[in-house]
Amino acid sequence: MSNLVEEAIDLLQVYGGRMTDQRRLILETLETLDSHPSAEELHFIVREQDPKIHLSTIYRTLRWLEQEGLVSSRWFEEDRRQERFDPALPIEHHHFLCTQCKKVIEFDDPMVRSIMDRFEEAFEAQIKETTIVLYGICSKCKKKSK
Amino acid sequence: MSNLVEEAIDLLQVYGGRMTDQRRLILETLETLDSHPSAEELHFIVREQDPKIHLSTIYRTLRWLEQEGLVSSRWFEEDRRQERFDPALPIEHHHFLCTQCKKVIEFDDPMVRSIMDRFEEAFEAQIKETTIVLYGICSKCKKKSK
DNA sequence: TTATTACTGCAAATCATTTGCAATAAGGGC
DNA sequence: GCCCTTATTGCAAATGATTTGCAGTAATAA
Repeated sequence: MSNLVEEAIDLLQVYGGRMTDQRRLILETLETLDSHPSAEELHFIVREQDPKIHLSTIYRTLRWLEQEGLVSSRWFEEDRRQERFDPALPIEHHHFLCTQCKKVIEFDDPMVRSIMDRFEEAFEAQIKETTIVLYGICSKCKKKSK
Repeated sequence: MSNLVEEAIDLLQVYGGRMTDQRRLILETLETLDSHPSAEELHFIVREQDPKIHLSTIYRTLRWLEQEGLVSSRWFEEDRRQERFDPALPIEHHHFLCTQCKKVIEFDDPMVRSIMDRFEEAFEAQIKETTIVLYGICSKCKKKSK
């Protein structure tokens, strides 16, 4: 069974709620994807297994998972209107989006901390959170375009 | 006359179009604000001078200015749904948003370039663009809360 | 096995932004 | 200064992503 499903079940044990076929399907699917799907894309994929599943169920499940901390979401400039979801990583990280194949790479760099520190000092501010998104072409797409 | 109005008139000269009272008012207002207003906030402010001006005119003017490169826009996580506009700066820069007073500070740091370079090397990717937003408390709000 | 009520599917609502259209008004030519 | 053309406006209706109310379905505790 998928890791996410297990984690969700643990949370249900603690906070109440039910594990339904729809929730299980969404969790399992989410785990196999390495892109950051939008609700609609996820709906499209999940429908192959359960043609009856409704888009609003996707949204409600994602919001539940988000609240439980199992899923996090982001907006990329590329398609500013669609929210994109993925299993939440436990550590702070930032994103690279390949504008050609839409692949997302999660990364971290200690220099991010330095930028925050330098800003705090220069402006006497206090940083609570940082969002970084790099847009470009991934190695695969670079090779292809040659 | 405001700088933005003049720049806009220059562009009208080159690419055609008309300088209307509404456009002038929006441009002048935009210039006096140091926050990054949403279309609705801008509408609210501008209405004091011209109670008849319609929200769709605000949007259309902002889109025109955006296309001309006089205005740029951004989405902050704070209010993910509202697009925020401000006079475009000629140089690349990033944003700090005070989550208390909503003040926006534009900044740049050479370390951003380093992060991009390091990512490019580590993943053999090519970065085209970078978005950074720092969220926190500005110096004024820090002092107030003491 | 049943009873309770959380969850689902569906349709309608919401909210920011966009668009079609008829009316208005810039600004070039007289 | 006045007229004419047509860009721009105001308004109302459309759009598109996400949310919500509600009645029916199904998970789980007893």
